[in-house]
Amino acid sequence: MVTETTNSRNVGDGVSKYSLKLKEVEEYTRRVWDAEKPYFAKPRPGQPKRFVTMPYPYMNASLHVGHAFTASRVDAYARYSRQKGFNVLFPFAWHWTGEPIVGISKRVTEGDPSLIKTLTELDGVPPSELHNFKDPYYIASYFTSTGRAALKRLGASVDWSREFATAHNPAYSAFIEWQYFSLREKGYVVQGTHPVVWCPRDKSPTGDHDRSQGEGVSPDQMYLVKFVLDPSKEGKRDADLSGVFLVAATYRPETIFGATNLWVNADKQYVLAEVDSERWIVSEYCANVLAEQRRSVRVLKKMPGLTLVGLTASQPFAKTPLPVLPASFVDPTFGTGVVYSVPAHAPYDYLGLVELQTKAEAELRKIGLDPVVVKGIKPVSIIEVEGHGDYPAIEEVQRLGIHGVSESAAEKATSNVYKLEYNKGELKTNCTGFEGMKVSLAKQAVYEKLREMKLADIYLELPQPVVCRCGTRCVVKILENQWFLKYSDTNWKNRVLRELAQMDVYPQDSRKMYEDTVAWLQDKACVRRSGMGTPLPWDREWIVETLSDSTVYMAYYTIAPYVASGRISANQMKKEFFDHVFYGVGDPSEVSKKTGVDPLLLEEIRSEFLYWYPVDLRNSAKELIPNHLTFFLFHHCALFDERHWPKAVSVNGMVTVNGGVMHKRLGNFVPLSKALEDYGADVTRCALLGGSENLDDPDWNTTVVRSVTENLYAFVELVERASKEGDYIFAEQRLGEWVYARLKRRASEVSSNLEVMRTRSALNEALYGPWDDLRRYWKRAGDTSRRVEKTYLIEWLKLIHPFAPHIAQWGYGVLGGTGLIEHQGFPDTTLSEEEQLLLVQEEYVDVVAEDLLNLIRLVQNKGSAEVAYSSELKRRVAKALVTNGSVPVKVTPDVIKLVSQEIGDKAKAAQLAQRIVKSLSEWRTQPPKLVSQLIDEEADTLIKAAPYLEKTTGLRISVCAEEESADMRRSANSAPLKPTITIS
RNA sequence: GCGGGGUUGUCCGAGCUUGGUCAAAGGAGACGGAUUCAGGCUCCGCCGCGUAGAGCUGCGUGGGUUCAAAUCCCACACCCCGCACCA
Repeated sequence: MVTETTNSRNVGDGVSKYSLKLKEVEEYTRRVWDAEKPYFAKPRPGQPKRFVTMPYPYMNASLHVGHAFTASRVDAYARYSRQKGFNVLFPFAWHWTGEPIVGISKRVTEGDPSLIKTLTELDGVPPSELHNFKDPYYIASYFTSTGRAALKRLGASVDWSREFATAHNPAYSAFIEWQYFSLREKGYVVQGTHPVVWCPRDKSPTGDHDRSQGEGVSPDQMYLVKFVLDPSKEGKRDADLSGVFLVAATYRPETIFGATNLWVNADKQYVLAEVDSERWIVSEYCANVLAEQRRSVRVLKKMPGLTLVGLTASQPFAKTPLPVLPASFVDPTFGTGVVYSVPAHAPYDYLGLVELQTKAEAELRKIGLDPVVVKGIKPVSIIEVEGHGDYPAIEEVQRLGIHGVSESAAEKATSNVYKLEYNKGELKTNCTGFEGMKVSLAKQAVYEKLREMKLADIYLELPQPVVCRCGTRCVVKILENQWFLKYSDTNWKNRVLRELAQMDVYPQDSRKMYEDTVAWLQDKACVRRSGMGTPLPWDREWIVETLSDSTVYMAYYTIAPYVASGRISANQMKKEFFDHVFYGVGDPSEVSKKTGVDPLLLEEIRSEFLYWYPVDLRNSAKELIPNHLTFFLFHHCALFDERHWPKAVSVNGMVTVNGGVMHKRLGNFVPLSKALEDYGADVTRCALLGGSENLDDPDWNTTVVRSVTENLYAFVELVERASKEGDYIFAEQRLGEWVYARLKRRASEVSSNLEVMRTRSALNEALYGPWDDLRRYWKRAGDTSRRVEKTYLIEWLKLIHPFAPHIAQWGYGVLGGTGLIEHQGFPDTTLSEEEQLLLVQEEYVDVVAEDLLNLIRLVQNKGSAEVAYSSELKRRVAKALVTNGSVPVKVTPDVIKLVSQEIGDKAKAAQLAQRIVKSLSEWRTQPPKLVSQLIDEEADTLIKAAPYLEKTTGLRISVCAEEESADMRRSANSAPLKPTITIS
């Protein structure tokens, strides 16, 4: 309730004043609904049905205006469909599966201040409730109950008897178990091994949203190249290095031919380790990562980087000795911490080499290097690039003016050279076995050759550092034995494409997005280790992940009321039960024996499913196309008969607030409950629906909300006056008929727009359109009372009902209607011939009025105007032209022939034809018959409209035929439906 | 990198798939006027140019096809959005 204080504080604020009235209206209607309970949907055999859904929202927060937008669209469609005579089911449920709810409970337990602030300030959680939020179940229940309340208040016509949550719900779990057993049986759930970004501390994959750094980074494939160390130099290092590999990581194995030396970071820690029964030297960090990538790793000995400097390893092909040198740019946490140096083609290597070579000899000796060897190293050119010299790396370093490895431009130079050589380079003759090969191809070829020699391998690395929210640096892990949905399956994909082809997809533009998603989709992990949800029935360590337990649950809506009422229980919901309900498998009495469900009840549930399924429309935000909505299609065609595949999907943009993406962190989060409290349900609905209807994002802002408030209020006022001031009829009969005809046409527009989920167009037509018609009526009929017939208002209320149901129901009641307005059907949309003519005639009057106004602006002396319609002869010609089949748009020889036949004067025919056709062509979209009638009644229409034209223009209007005109020279120019105007 | 979408009058936004009904819907807003004690609402007018009209110029830029293009074709520029084990 709005209190007295709120009221007085806001005096002067127009919105608030109107909002009060609108809230009274809202409460009126809520009382009606509470009494009538109109939205419980029961199967009614014989009556056509529509089953409409939106994805259940995730319950880690309050519902916001974005949810309200989607819900309003579905609700508008649902309400409209009921008016059209469909038996509509609009169910709702709550998504509890997954990690975030648990995450919140953890953070509350830890006392995270920013989270607590968000909960209390943005989600509106009373501080007294907070201590309960240590329990994830409580959190989910809390937001579910506030969400339900908000949605009810929004006026969503939901059948709440089917409500459920996806966790802590044995019956739903039974359904998910059935789903996954079935998918597995069909071969769509498989076990697999895939690389993931992994947090070693959390021991779980780290998705984008779980990262404090490195969003969007995914594993990249690198190549390991193993260099055999020369054991003769082991001496002072107290380790047996025979057969030991120094393992370098690279993106460019083909450059091995240009290697002049190896780099290690002398200041970092390396290890000698047994890796898959070989002995490798890599950085200590890398050894840990290797263990995550399906290798057995046993560290034998730590080896400081410095101890590696001065060793020699041999080039794998030529076996030439390559010295191991120190380089500060080598990162031990990237790759193996060992790289091989190709100064001719890698800017870092060149810069590092120059840096080392310019050091004092004594310094080199101090770290165990022979100055002669170091200074003797020369870049080896192995790649030919047209238009470039032998050393692209050196060229690029000089071009960018780089002097040292620590300069950031070195990064840029590296990528430039890489792109250049990859796209345009060829290997030179010194690359034995690969001469003349394109770099782009050589990369793989060289790797394979090395692999054959057992000197190369694959390594997965993150191109940029990724840090988990918990603060831990992430690595690439190859996760084994995880369960996947086999979305890569070609047959499955083809089935989905077929499904898609026979579905309606709104808006049209989005169809391609689904097709692309289907094509692009790979196997998807469908289980997680933690979070709320249903354990994978055959491997209970895993929980069915949230995007994977939400794909066919719409079918569960047909069972849910039986669970809710206690007529069936979770332990009865065995495979046989679902197979029977969804597929009709098994004899009821036998299924009954196995499940304990009464055979009659079993048949009732089966027929309930058959009645409601398939889903007729699923609407959501566009961001769900690449995931949920496409999964929804995949699972349906995996699990259900073709006749149960969805009929239509539609998407909308995401609501922005004051132009920005709604985000709690940005503080522009608008909870639905707050919007409802501030502005009321119908305003919230209409403001959102009026915002957008295609893939664009509607914006929620005060300007829009205010204007919608004013508009709705004006409408309410109109209704209220009509209810108080007694009966009124449109006195001007002809125009009264016109107003009704216009309404029919608008209803037809509303209808065709809603059918394809163009909710904004529909709303605009329903809400604003009739105002224009009425204004015109009042003006045209000279009616200053600005009143409306009740019957008309009731038709208008029916039109508005899908969008502003509270006002519609209230208005209906106030005007003396009984029961629910939605039972009164949708306004008639069929126009009689008379009505069509009426509409066209008024359009004609408008054109004349426009011409008059146009002229007035150009003329000074204005007192009166003469409107001269064309002669009998011209009209005859024009009618001959239109009755000829269609309204002419172009002067053709046929037209001229016809005209000259009519007037019997060939010379004049062409000119006349031109003028007449031009005039007629303006009416080309109208049926010829109608145009012909319009011509017949042109004079009459003008005469009747004269008073209106006078009022509009402020001129005295006289209407006459062209031959009676005071200015015959001008009136000779007249054409049918194009009178001449003379102002004097 | 891969893929998708977009660029319209002061702003938002329809229309472009099936070229002519498009100076271009609808909404918002500015301005002038009416009403009002006053503000808001409401109402009338008006918002590219054009002093007798049925025209001109215009829908990111440049070119093309056509009797005719916001709408079709080509090139260019700029902007936005997805890319997974997560809701």
